[in-house]
Amino acid sequence: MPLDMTPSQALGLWHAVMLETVRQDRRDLTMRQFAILMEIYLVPPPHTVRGLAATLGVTKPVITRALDTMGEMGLVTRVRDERDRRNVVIRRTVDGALYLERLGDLVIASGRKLD
Amino acid sequence: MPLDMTPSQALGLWHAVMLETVRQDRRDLTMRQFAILMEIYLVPPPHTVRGLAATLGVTKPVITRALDTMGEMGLVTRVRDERDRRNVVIRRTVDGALYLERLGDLVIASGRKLD
DNA sequence: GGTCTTCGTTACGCTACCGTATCGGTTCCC
DNA sequence: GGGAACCGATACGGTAGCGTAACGAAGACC
Repeated sequence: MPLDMTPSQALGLWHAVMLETVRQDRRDLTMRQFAILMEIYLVPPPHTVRGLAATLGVTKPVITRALDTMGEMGLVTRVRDERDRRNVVIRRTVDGALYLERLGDLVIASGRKLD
Repeated sequence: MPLDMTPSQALGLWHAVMLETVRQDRRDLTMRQFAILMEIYLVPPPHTVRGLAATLGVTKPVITRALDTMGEMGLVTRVRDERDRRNVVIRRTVDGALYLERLGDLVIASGRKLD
């Protein structure tokens, strides 16, 4: 079921969510970090550094660094893949799920307030 | 006319737009810079450094720096206010308008592709 | 006219992210 | 078993944003 919007609604929605995100979060994530986080939580696992790098079109160190940062925030975890010990499997956390849930609520609330 | 979404739609939309934005933009804006840009283009002028800082809940140097960066990108311009020469009025540019128009298109297209 | 306030900007030291190149560890494959 | 390929992490120099503090310019006020 597609979601239809007018240009005004689309930009208004984006505006409202961005504004509130900036106002709330003292330490905001980078756009890239945000994209990585959503990829991890909205696309079925498993997720690897290499795979995320390819999906986002960035280099591997970008992913490693982002996972370091978000790991310290408790938003993701890394576990060595025992089947192929070269790989690292990125796993979700409860805090990360809550974080995204709040973001979803913010988007919904912003959409409801339009006009 | 409110825009109603399910949690899945909200996060899916955010995910798709973030992903595409990261993939396209080589030099991505900060979340704060993005919020500033949208505030300038979606809220009626005039816009000042002080006003934007208050709206976003950040310090004035943050605004100054963001305007420096976005000015170099051609997304905004600054003009001294002749009525009160202490103020600086932030003005829109054609390039900035096009930039936001493309973003709006991206949001709409992403919404249409959901599910 | 002299102070006091209000602007936006700049200075400074710090932190975080960037891209490139390389590394150690692991698997593959002959 | 040994070299090649692969994976993620690290090193390094550079750049950009951050917060705090201060600055110069311009208006306000008595």
